[in-house]
Amino acid sequence: MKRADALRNEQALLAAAAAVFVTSGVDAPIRQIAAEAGVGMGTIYRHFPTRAELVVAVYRHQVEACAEAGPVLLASADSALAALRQWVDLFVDFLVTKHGLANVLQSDRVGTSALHTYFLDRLVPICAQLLDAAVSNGQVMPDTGAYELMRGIGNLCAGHDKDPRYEPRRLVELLIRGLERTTGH
Amino acid sequence: MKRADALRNEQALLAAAAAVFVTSGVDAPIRQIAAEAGVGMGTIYRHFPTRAELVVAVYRHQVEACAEAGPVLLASADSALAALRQWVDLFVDFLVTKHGLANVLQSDRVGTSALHTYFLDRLVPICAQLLDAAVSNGQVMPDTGAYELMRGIGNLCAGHDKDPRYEPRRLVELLIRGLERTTGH
DNA sequence: CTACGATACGGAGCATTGTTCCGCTTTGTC
DNA sequence: GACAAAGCGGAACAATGCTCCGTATCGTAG
Repeated sequence: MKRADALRNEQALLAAAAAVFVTSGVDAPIRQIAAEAGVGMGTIYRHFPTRAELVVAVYRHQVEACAEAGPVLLASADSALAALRQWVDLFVDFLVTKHGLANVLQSDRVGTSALHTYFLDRLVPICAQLLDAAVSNGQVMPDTGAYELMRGIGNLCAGHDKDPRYEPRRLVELLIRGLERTTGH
Repeated sequence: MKRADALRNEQALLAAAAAVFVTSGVDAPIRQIAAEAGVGMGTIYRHFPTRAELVVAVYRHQVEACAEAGPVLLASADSALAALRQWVDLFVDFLVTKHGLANVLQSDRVGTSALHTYFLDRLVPICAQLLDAAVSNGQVMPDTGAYELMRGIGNLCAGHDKDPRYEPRRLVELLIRGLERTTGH
């Protein structure tokens, strides 16, 4: 059984982290999150040994929602390609509204591999499902993997803040267009 | 007139930085570069006040080469689109062979804005030239800016190390395909 | 060749941030 | 109420960026 204070602190930490992430991004100093939650740093590390685990805990619901939207869109959209587009849009929304989240999708940063792993493990199969459907009915070329596509989208969404000249959505749309099997040509 | 020791140190620093960048990436600790060059840290900061300036100095030649290749390719390639493709390939080569270089193209990192500015100021016009040519002869849709395209390519090349499942080149090719004006459809 | 002013150098020192560790406090139970 | 286990807090250490100033070196004028 878990102690009451431990539970309280865990909730406080999640709330504090969510708040701090909004204003300072997911790379905010641990001290800042601890201060916001009114706990010591040891407490943060006990509950969330790595930054990745904290981030995952904070955004778990939204990742789940995104994952669950996959099959729904596939059933409701006009075509598999349309479903893929709508789902990617959802994913991009998620990434661009969380400051700096997209950056951690890049695998080279140490200590974030758990995050990388969680997000991708959860979402790549969904993406693959949509992609496969679009390939099956001939709307999309078959030579791109879901993992690569997700990573690409994540990368395109990285570092878009503070630069109105760079709009990730346009490039993601370009990427999807590149996926399409062109009828002419 | 510049003092002889200052000149010597500048050369030593450039050589040291180039060497360290290869093994530790462009984010290598300043101390490491100073040690490799056999100088103090003050000396590094005097010659290159920001990391960006050091990186620029180290890669200036290669950026120049890439920039100068633009018009040449445009003149020699079969079509404007082919020239754009070849040039982008050159750019991608440049990015993926320099550990972590692609990451600094992202504008959110503080202190690297000078780098961002230099690389982009130099290369965006070249890219625009190729892009415009391809638009003019109807091979490419006219609604994508050179700046956005360059940033997108840079982002796609970020964080590719250590993950054989992620091959930036394939995605960049997808992006270019997305640019194409499809004859059918 | 020497002396001198300007220029450049080195690295100690401060600030920030990540991470660990251990003495102290709180909690649940008997 | 006492006790052991679980949890807590923050001091302390390490890595790194960056600044600052006493000292060393350089170029030159006499």
